[in-house]
Amino acid sequence: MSTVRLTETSYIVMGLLEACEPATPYDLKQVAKLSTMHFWHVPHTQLYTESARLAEAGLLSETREHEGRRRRVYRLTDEGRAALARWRADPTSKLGELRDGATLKLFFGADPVRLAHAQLQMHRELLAEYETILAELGESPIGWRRALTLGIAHERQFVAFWQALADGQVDAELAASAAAHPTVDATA
Amino acid sequence: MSTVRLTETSYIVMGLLEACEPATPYDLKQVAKLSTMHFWHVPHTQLYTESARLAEAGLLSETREHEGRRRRVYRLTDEGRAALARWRADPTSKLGELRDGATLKLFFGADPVRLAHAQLQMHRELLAEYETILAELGESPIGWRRALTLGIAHERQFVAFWQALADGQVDAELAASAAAHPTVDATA
DNA sequence: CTCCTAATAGTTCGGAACGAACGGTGCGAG
DNA sequence: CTCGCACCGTTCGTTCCGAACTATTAGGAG
Repeated sequence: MSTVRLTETSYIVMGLLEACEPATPYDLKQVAKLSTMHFWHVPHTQLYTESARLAEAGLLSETREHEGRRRRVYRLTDEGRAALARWRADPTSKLGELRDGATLKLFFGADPVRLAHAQLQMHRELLAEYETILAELGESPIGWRRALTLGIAHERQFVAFWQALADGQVDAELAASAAAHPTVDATA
Repeated sequence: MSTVRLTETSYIVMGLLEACEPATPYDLKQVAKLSTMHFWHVPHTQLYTESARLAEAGLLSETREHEGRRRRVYRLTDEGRAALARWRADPTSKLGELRDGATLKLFFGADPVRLAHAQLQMHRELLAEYETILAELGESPIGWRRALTLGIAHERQFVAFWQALADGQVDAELAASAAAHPTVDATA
């Protein structure tokens, strides 16, 4: 019983745990590295503290070794499983934010061409990496592959955008649409 | 002189301040509402604490009213202006993360069709809103419009993805590519 | 078997982010 | 004047984050 606030971090812990129960936070970290961390990084220290927090709230059960590393091994409780199922069944969720540093610089007037070239390289690399992972993902849970497909689509979008920006197409379109819909008179 | 850590929040404060100097944190909040908050929300309390922090570090100057609301009015110092310019001139930056709750649910096996329908509606609304804003943005700084263009491209991508997922196209493609590149034998 | 080293596993800590809630201030309507 | 509401600013408790640190285990050389 508990009135802890469940955050996205909580569901990541529970979701990963569901996939590889029983597990130590360290195990979760290994799994996360292969999967979620690509679009939602959780620092490993949080996996430890969050697991402990959830156990305290009764959503996980914790057993601890008495010797050696004194590892804490976690399992989902029925309550935890129910909370996870409830979250997953609710199709609404707050929209995410991009929070991309380069976009911020662009917003604040950075040189678009220089920025675009640097970003193009990084996004192309990431895109290639995602595509490799997807190819290797074979028989992994379908959810993983669907999510990765979305990640790939986004990376493609990034590449297309920065490319268009580098080529001056973005500015051209902005100029054209500003001319087409003048909010202040453009010719005076 | 200062060894404060400058975070993205710091640059948001300085960047906004550059655009409407001098300003109180409340003024910044108003401007943010029209601009950055669409892709990088900063809670208003942070604008107050971050402004104070930056002033302490010598990047902003602070003058305070002695009566009434005792508002703190900020300006960029030369040092602050230089820090902002330096940040803006550096074309590299860590890649952002999506951190979208719906993607997380998808990852963890939520029903894709139900999820897609809910998400489609939200993203379509947001897309329409962005397009309205862009049309109204007329003579605003070019950086704002470029960044918004990227935001629109991403929203279009979201709409396209959730639509394809709802239609079963995503799963069909995944099945096709899994058959084309079997990592474990698929027919045995 | 013992010592050294590298990889593995877990924790601590301080600063930054977050958002709910609260407390003053100013102003216009009654 | 005084009530109410929008405006403006702050406090607080929790969560997030990552650098740095400690401790355990495995493997190899002597």
